[in-house]
Amino acid sequence: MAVCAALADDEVAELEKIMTSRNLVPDEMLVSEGDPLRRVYSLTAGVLRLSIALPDGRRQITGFLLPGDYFGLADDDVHSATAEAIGAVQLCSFTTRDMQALMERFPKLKDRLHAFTRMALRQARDNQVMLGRLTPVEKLASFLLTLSMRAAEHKLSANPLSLPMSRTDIADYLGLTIETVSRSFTKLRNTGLIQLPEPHIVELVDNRGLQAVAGMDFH
Amino acid sequence: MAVCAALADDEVAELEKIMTSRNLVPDEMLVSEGDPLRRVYSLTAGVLRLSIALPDGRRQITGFLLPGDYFGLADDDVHSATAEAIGAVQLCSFTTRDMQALMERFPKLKDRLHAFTRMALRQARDNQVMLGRLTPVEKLASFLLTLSMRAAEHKLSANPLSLPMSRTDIADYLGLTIETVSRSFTKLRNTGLIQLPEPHIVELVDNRGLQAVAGMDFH
DNA sequence: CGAGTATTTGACGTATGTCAATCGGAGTGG
DNA sequence: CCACTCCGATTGACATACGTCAAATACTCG
Repeated sequence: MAVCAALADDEVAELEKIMTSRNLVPDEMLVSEGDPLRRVYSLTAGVLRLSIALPDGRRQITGFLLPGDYFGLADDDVHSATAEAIGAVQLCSFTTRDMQALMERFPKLKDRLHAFTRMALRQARDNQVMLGRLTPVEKLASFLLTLSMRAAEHKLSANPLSLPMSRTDIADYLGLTIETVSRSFTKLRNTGLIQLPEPHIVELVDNRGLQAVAGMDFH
Repeated sequence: MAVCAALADDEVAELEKIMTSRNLVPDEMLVSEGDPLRRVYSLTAGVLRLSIALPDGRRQITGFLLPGDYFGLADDDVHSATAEAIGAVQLCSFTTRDMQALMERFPKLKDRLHAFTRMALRQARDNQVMLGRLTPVEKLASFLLTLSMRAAEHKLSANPLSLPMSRTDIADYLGLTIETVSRSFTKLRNTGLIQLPEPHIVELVDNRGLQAVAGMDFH
């Protein structure tokens, strides 16, 4: 488990003592916006989506969590986002109280969580650039590249890339409609940058070309 | 200084020993994307804009920092954003090395900085909702309300609200063009929600109405 | 294999971007 | 003190990319 990488074996043992496992079925809600923050979680399998909803039903997905990712970093006493399973999810959880106590005993753990939070902050800011300044095709290219990179980091297949989330989820993540997402997929396919053997499987044919489209190359 | 609120008097004295003051003239750049991270900063006067640029010149402003805000929270060894002064700015700085040492001596300080980072993360996520799912008028209403709230928190005038940044800055923050920003200002003025005695001074006439427009009311 | 749902594609309208002109205020010099 | 210039903000006219509504297609799962 990624959070534990900074701990010695006996410390990991301590962690496991206070840990609880839990499984989620597809689309099951883990926590809802406004819920009191009682537990923090670490993903062991599956993908989680974090979202914030507007009163009229519009929704923004702020991120997808992959196995090894940690959930509960941002908030103090109330969850500011909803977390739902995409497909089957396996995770372990700790009460905030236990986690607090453990962090006092193992300062390395606290430092590591802080580092995670800062990485999440950098990701959120990159997302702001994506949402505010990229065109739909650029957004999609950027999304595919980022997801592929993260998949690799998490030891999942990076190139025939699997997209467990629906087009609606992708649209709500990129700030678009599903139609525009779909058309952007077709554009990337027609320009030979990707292949779509199935709607939820993407092959990144021309990685460099995708980076150019994503507005991330430096020429 | 906000960072020091958790420290006792003698601890503040320690902080002041390693602190350096600095002034910036309008539009002066404090750090640029990619610069090595050597110092961290705390704003004492003025406003700072944080931005990320795309290779082709497009720019996204990820946030405005007010007096009391802290800069350098997100990054490890390289700055991921550019920081520039809007108007005259006064700030104090510490080397990352000194700050590190101080955090080891005063764990409360470390906790406080961590809390700041988490707040910044929540803000960044709220911004994602704004950028991805709000219409231009909604974006502007939301921006004015948020800025007004933060101004109040930072003991600045919340209601005749001063907007030190240019329309271009606002546009790059909201993910719009300056023309659309300007038109959105006139719409809010014409519907009686705000008054604009000067382009850089806004009066929030109908706070509740603004919240409704910002998509932040819960009816 | 069939029903239901997700995705893609098409036709069309409109909100926002683009390009261009006007207005207004700040600073400068006569 | 007033005119001139310059730059930022506003307004206008127009184009187009994206959203909306609707139909067709392709998957998924019983």
